[in-house]
Amino acid sequence: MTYESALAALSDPMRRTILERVAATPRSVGEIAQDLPISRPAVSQHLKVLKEAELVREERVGTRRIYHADSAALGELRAYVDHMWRTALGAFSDAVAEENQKK
Amino acid sequence: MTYESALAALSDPMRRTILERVAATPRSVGEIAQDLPISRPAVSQHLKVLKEAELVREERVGTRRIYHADSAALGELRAYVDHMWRTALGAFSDAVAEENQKK
DNA sequence: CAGATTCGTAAGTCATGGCTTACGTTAGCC
DNA sequence: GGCTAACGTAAGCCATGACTTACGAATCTG
Repeated sequence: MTYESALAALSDPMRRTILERVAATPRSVGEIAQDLPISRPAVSQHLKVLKEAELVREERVGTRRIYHADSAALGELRAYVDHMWRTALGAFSDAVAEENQKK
Repeated sequence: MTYESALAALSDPMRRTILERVAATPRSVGEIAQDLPISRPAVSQHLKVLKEAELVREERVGTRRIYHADSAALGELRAYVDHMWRTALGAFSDAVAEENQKK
């Protein structure tokens, strides 16, 4: 169940913008921190969470580390949300049917 | 951007199980609390968050309140995750293409 | 109307989490 | 071998959030 850690990781707005930018184009930690109002260590900590949730993977090149978006965890999260969405829809149509039954 | 509050709401495991059960079959607050290891007021507080995120809606009947899953916010969340998933996939295929370009 | 149900809210406690600065580590460069 | 650049990690601070118990409000019931 990796969608759980993905969900927890994506609940933080700063982490979402980091993932969104990294998903658009892979960047180094310094490049990410440059555009954000937080310190570079803070970015490192966020990247650690994203990495543990398998939303991101790192590629070491020299002393720098380029972070890429990882689609695997996003795929699982997508499946979970999609499933929840469908059951919610189903429960709704069931309720409507039950409502019509009464009339 | 209601997917943000939905994401924050779903980051809590207890809130996820509440939503999952309510999505399966609508229940009252007491019925929900009965199956969970937390107090009834705690369930009320979770339902408040879920309600503000529009993941759930309440139907008052007598002194009881039946909670249903609301598919609207889940739909938006679904769209967001789907979008992120696709861009992550695209960035990956771009990286592969770029890699092949070098060879 | 009085009591009982069902629930939301207030207040307080305790753990978690996001941020900072300080420091240690690793890899390129002269 | 030093110096610098680019990181990760440790420690500490402070706000947030997930609980609890206590209480009040609304509705049904006899």
